Amino acid sequence: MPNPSRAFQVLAEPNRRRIVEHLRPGERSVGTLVSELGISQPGVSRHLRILHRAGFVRVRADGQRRLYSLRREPFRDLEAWIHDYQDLVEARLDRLEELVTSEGAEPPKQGRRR
Amino acid sequence: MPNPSRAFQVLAEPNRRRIVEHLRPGERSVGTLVSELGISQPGVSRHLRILHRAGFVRVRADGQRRLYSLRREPFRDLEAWIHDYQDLVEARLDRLEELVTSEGAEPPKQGRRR
DNA sequence: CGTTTATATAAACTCAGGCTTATCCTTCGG
DNA sequence: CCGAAGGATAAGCCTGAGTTTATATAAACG
Repeated sequence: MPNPSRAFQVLAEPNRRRIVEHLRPGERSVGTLVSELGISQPGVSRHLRILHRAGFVRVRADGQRRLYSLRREPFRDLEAWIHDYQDLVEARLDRLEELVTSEGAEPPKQGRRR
Repeated sequence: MPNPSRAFQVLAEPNRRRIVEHLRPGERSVGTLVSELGISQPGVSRHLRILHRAGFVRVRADGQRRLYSLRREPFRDLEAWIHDYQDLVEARLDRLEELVTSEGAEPPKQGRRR
């Protein structure tokens, strides 16, 4: 329940995050998103369905078109989950590692201790 | 760079989130995680590498074992990204849709406009 | 009604990424 | 030194999920 599994999976898809970002200003029709994002229409529809099932968007019918807009709830849940990781006891640890962490290259290989 | 793409992708993996949750209390060796989570040792190592590359964890050598612990930065970034979605102009919209949204069934189908 | 527009759905293909198995490297214990 | 423990890495397999292409549904329009 407080499990954001679905949410992370849904937002892991780049095009879905793009859709979400394009919905932030307000509701959009499928066709609008298609031309704005350059994704195929079936692609947009499928992504919207996934977003809808996960509760990220609502739909509203307007004639033959469907207007999608964002919901807030899943974002709240996500933020709640993440918030629990803000109080980690790191500190100077980060400082130290920033001096050593060179990403991918560990030349010195300094093993010490014990 | 304030782009949480990588972060979402990394946390989309269920076992990686489990690892993260098991690291929350404090640092753990690879072997500890293996027995706690029931994931194969190569699996844990690979997930940890991915988490490391994405900045979620740091490593510390202790003899022949490696102690992993959480970093806070990526969580901060994530929270920042999500936070921008908290001010959506929804309101009674949610109320309404909760009455209608029956998942898959759209009975009324009221078309209007243009 | 017939056609066009807007969207959804289905089927087939493709590929990234996770899992398994096997092997290597390093460190510790005698 | 030698063997074993702790991890990392590589190779190959396999499934999930996204894309494409084609078609179905539904509403607007004449």
